[in-house]
Amino acid sequence: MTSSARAARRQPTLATVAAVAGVSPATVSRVINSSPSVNADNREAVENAIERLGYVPNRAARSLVTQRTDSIALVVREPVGFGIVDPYLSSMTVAASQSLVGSGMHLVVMMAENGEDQAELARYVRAGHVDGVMLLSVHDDDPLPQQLLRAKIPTVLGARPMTPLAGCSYVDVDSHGGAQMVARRFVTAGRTRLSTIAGPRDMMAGVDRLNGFRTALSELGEPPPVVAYGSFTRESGQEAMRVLLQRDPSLDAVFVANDMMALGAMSALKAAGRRIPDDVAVVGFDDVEVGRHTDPALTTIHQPIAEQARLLVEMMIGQIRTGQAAPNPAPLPTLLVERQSG
Amino acid sequence: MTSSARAARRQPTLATVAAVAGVSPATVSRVINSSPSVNADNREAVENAIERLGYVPNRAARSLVTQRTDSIALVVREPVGFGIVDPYLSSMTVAASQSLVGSGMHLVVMMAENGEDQAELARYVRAGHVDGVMLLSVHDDDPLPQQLLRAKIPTVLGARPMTPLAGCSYVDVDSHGGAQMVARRFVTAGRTRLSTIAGPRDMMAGVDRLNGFRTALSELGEPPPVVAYGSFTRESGQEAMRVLLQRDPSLDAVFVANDMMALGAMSALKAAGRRIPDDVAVVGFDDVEVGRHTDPALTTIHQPIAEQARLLVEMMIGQIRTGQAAPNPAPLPTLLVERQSG
DNA sequence: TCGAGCCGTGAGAGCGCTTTCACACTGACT
DNA sequence: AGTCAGTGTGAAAGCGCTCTCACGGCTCGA
Repeated sequence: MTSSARAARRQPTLATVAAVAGVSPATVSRVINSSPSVNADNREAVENAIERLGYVPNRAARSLVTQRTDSIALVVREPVGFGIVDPYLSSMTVAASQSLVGSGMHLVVMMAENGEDQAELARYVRAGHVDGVMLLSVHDDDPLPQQLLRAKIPTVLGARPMTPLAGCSYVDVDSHGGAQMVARRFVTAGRTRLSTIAGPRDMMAGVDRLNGFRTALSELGEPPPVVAYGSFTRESGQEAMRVLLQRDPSLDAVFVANDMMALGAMSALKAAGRRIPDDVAVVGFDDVEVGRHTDPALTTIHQPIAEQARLLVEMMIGQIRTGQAAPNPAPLPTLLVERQSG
Repeated sequence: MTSSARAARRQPTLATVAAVAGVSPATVSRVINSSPSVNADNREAVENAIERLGYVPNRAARSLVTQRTDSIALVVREPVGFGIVDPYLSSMTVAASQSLVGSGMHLVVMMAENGEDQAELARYVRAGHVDGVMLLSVHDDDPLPQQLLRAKIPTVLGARPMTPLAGCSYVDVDSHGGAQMVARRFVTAGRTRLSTIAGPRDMMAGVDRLNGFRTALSELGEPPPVVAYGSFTRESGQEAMRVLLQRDPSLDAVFVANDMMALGAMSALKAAGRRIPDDVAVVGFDDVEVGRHTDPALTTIHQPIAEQARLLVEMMIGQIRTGQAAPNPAPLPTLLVERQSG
């Protein structure tokens, strides 16, 4: 910015307000921070002056002394370009942003793909730009949570971490319950050759859903499912489905660990000439909008995203205010959404 | 935050580095800002000290004096909950965030629904939290661009504004060309009863696509289409399609101003017993991911989102640096993506 | 009547950084 | 030798805010 542009843009300061209102800067500050100990007359004078001047407190100056920024980071730890485009993650982003409305806090959205991005991110956070970090989509080998914790930066996770982290809260979803509903549905429908496309082995959302499915099947006295792994992208689901079909051409049901992979699986099934759900039943996980428009519409496990985001934000703010990690809430319940695919 | 937690988290300051390196704070500052006039020995000493201490400059302090924050806001001016969930907007968000990588700038994502949110936003921006604002999805009655301009805050728009705004750059897309391709396709395919679901009358993306379609048809010597309006949501598309069918039960083609509305239109058509594309051809606009998975797959006009975002960011940064509004680039070309719906 | 206590207020220090200014100190030219 | 740029450096002044501290004025109980 040129200096002239900067000068032209300069805002009235607290001192200006003080002068106009005929009080000291300290009093203006008290009014701004709604301290109770201000005479009513002065308070009104200050409020009028603020109104007249269109005064807005400079956040940098305030942050400098309070050590707070009133903004929190939402970090999506996924390949850039996958990140927010994944409907589940983008929904979480919106929901988090909504939950923040009215709290006076703001949301800085960051995508960290590789080590470089993460280093950049760590620098950003440590530079005091945010009061806390909400981490979505954490992998097991991810050094970021550890780093943040070591730096004593309030951190909450969008899912249960695979390796327990002391002092790091998280919001968990009842994957086991969801997987169990799917298993029961398949068995009840008379499906016998079950298979599953699992998520990455280094993410709890992947592991939990697979384990839940396996456990549920064994509890029902069913043989274990054929398993292939994907990375939560549509393409990986498509590829995994091809692998499954090759391994067991007679499979008649597949539980897919998220909806995007389910889309890929469906197109692979169609390409292989299988009818859905007649030949093969498909059930996803997440319940993203797209699933309603596919052919056939996707049966899936619903996650309470809004609630998840609300809790995440609540825990984050609590942790910032108290300096203590909030206790982890009970896993949020999941729901089977019955549509046409399985 | 408790004071103990704050103290525990306190980072080394520039003064600490200076002491360790045995130079003055001014020199450390020069090294950080890579000023050329620092002796090589001192520079190395400072760099070592920074490394050893894990020093990170405090941004608030820096902002306070430089009047810059190195972060920019991306404002989505839509009902919260529609916002980023609309795949086009979420893609733009990702793309913008990607374009920003390596520039040293950061992205603050904000959703402004109502006047209150906007006031909040204006306050945020004026409080000096961001160096500039990128506005997506601007309506004509929107006071925000004017306000930002008046406050001399660098602003760029994600689309051409309906009312020209001096000093406000924007990235435009060749809607007319896109609409023309659709018109030609319908006519070539022998469709005769054309209709269109337009976007809001107060958004350029709505008006442009409608005008483009109308103009193209009249240039081809065709009668004008039946028109219904929607608000770019799936539901509004569904409703608009019902209206169109009522107004002209014999229509055999519909151009829908965005893909989400096209999804709604398709479900309304199916509900009315129409086959797509046999009875009615459907063509959308945007080319969002979902369109590939619908039944039938959606024929649509592709927008170069990544390029749009790249330009937007480039113009934004240019404007911040120079203090001058960048010249508007030529409208970006659109592309017809032929799939099954029309 | 007087000191104790309270309340509202202002002075002023300081948050961590950038940047101007003045001061050596060099080497090159009169 | 004596001036003159040029170069690297440090002292110090803020940026706009918060917050501690001290102080004047008040009420109230003794």
